[in-house]
Amino acid sequence: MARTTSADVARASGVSRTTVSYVLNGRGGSSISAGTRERVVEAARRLGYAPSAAARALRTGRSDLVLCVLPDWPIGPVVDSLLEHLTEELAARGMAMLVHHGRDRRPLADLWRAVDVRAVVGLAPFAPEDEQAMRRAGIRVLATAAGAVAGPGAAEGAQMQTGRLQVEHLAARGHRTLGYAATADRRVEAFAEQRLAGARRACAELGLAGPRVEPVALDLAAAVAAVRSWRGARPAVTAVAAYNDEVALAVLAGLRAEGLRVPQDVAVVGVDDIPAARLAVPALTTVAQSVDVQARHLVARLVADLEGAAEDPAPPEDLLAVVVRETTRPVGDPTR
Amino acid sequence: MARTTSADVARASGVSRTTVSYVLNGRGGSSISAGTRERVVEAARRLGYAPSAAARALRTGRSDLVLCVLPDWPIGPVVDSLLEHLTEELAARGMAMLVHHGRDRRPLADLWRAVDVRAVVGLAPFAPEDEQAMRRAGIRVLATAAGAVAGPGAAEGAQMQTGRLQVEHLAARGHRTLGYAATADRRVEAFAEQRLAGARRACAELGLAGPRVEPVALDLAAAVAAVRSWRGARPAVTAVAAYNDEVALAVLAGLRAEGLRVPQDVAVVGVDDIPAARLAVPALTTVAQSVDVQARHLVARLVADLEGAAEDPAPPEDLLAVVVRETTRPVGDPTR
DNA sequence: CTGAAAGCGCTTACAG
DNA sequence: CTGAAAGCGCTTACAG
Repeated sequence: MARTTSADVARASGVSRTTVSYVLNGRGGSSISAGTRERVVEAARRLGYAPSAAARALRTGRSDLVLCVLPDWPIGPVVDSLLEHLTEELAARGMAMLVHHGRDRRPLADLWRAVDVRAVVGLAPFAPEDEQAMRRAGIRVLATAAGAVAGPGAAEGAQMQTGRLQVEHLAARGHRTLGYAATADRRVEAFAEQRLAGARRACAELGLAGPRVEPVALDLAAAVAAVRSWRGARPAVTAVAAYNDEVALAVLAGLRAEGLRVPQDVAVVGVDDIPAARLAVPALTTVAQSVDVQARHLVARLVADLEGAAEDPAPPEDLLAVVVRETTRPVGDPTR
Repeated sequence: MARTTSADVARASGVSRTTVSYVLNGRGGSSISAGTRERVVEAARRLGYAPSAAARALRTGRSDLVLCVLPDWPIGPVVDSLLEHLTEELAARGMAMLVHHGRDRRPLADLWRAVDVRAVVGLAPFAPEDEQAMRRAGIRVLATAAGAVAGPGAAEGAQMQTGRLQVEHLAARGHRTLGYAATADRRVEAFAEQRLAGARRACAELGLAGPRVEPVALDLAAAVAAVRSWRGARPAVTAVAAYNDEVALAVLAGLRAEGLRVPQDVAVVGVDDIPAARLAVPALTTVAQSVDVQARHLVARLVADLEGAAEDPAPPEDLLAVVVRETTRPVGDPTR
């Protein structure tokens, strides 16, 4: 059975295709009688008419489709929330959004054989040749650099501020010799570099030596090795900032295996505030990012860019917060 | 500047549009001279020619686009891996895949205004009216029921087997009175029901009473309440199966807060083997799912369906495994 | 208030 | 070996 077209609807309702198009697209103002209008709508419904997106795109010369290209990160709550908000904002502007999980296996160009899009949003920068090819095909290209949530005008992105907050928190507790537990996951390298850079910068500003950086994979052996290195240093490390909460949990396990007490011997602070952080023993201090605030800001920037706004929206104020728990709390003081 | 079309390429290389199409699509066999071929390819490259997907779809009457619609779950490693494999498999068949993160906010129908697709893959069943509308528009509709990894022909899906394995493991350790820590996250209800059903079925087969089910949100207070209920029962619960590892970590925190020892007083088993499970104190026994095996099987089923194969591929053998750690290990016995 | 006609860019049977 | 022409389904200026 052939596809139902607007001609079928026109025939079934006794009007021309012009009228069908006007009725179904809400054009033509009041020039079409209520009776005609109803007949057309009813016929379309009865026949299960779905307009051809290809024909419409070809005729109007524009597509209402926005494509979001995901980088090779593990998809977490922030990206998830971002996609949800982005879909919603674009829908409010009459656009539909789809997501490409291509993992850079194939050239992006292959996609253009299958679909026309109005704009492409990348969460990480595109390869220069891909970007150029898209622009030449008349596609708007928007890319958000990893971690630059505070916007290109701001001195520090959210990722850097994360590292800064960890160090400032530990320094405020009196720690002078810090360790940094880096991630072993290569996929998040861009974030990792920024977080560590923020920690380094904060150390410099506070007059501390840079943190002793050790990679910590998510297993006990790796954590124990890092702990030994930190404790063998002179002066010995008394506090560790970790790339994220999972790495911090590994550090806690390593400290316990080495017979060290937390926070008395070594304090620990993570990033993300995953559920396991709250439930760890001792409960993990961490830098929480407001997923929703972050996602909304990214979306606001992308939409402003898409609409050609002159200025970027102001960066959010309340993005990051240190959640103080037991791994950095002075013993016997439940309030600080 | 207007978009580059095949006519531009034809003009620039001194041939007709027919020839351009033949060269660029590899049709026309050997009837086109190597020189002509090269001139066309070179002109296309120089002009940055990208064929109009809309025009091609309209003319050929078929789209090479497959749409994957995600349900309202938190997107974890399994779905992530699934999408990656699906993209790859479809690409090998000349199709491109895009993903819709729409969260059911708007009717799916809105998407068809923006894009033509050949098939739609749903990870959860579609609403009947959506499904009917898509079929009437000539779109293949494939849906995978949540948890039915073992296929519709099998008696138990992977999710049910998960609950069964937990119970069988605890029973083998001598436990006769079991608790079940249910999730408080409504989004995963479909999984939760299946996992619990599997646990119940295993209890029945082993001649045990059904597990005492308590909901456990991811905070200490909720966990403590559940622990008190389990321990106040007569006979008291001596082992708890949790919906997943996060819930299990909450249970561990609740047990510790109540002064109970693990595993001596209460044993605990989770599902998923997240990094925090391995790093918990005591380390958490859990049912690990092979993300890769699961994703590949789902993809195999979808592809078989898409290609109209007569039979479903055989369910994977090695999908689930109990990873025994300290929370269920007899004290003083490091091997069992 | 409604219809006939053009044309978006492509592919492909057909003619040479 | 290559070109002229038709037609996919739609929207929209234009004519009535």
